[in-house]
Amino acid sequence: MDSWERRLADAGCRITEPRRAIVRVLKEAEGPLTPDQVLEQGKAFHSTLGLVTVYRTLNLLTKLNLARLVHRRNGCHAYLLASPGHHHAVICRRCGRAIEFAGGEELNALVGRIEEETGYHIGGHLLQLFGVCPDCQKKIATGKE
Amino acid sequence: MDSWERRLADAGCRITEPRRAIVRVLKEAEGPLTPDQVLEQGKAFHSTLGLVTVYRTLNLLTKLNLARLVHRRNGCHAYLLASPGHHHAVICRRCGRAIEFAGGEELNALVGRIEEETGYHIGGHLLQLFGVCPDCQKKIATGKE
DNA sequence: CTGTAGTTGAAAATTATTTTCGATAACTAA
DNA sequence: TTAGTTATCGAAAATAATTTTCAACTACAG
Repeated sequence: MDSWERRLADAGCRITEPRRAIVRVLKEAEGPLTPDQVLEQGKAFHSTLGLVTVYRTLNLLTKLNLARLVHRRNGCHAYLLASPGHHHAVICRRCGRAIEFAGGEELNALVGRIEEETGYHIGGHLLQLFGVCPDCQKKIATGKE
Repeated sequence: MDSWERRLADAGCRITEPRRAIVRVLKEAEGPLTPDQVLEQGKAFHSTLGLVTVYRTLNLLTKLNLARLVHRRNGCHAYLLASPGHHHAVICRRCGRAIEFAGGEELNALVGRIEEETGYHIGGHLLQLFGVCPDCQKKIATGKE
């Protein structure tokens, strides 16, 4: 049994065809996908898949830390399969490819400083980085594509 | 002339009553406000204010770096008057009050490490902290409110 | 003053997301 | 296996957020 299936089962949720299809789409994706994109690609694995189920499943996966929500410029959200232990994403502005990373000591230090500076007690954060992935850097340098 | 008026004028934009009202609302606010909230409070200063103008103005201010967009759980956005030089916000989960801060060395270090780890060339980031402000900490400790 | 853009606000359109509800299917316990 | 319970599904409708359209208006340059 796949690890995500165990997590779902442990949470008292069922392993259904639609959910399998959605997780499979996320697994094969290289970058964050919007619910619409998940629906389109998911139909290949479960032809009757509906948008509502996509929304519900993405929400569920996010709540269980199996997927991560990514904020976009235009206001619509995208989702990424979570890499265990890594909680933030770098996203390529050109091709959309994403990698997750851990906040690490630097982030702890930043949070500590801000707690001192502001007196706030900090309990959570939202961090996303945007840039250009190695592949796209090459393509830009060689003028290709 | 107020600094934001100069910025608008320099950008070739006009200083209008609706805009004055919206900036005034943001100035008097302690935390990020949604377009709806800006509209309600703004009507006190310009009774015919419309929601569309609020959206347009908040967008404009954000583009000119006079306001900052804050992402929320529920998907709807809120806006904060920008403190010059500070680009990120800590937001109180209890009362909504917000303070801006600078990323500083820690954030630079983090970005540097991720560039090395991933090979991405990082050009931008989204960072927000969530926590409890000093006031609310007291209220929680004394069991008040 | 006066002309001309930039700006406004109402209504309508669009887009994102959630709710409702009868039908279906996954797991549980016999 | 075989029910039976109950989570889950998907379509349609509802809601919420945001943008577009367009005729009227007004800030500001000349």
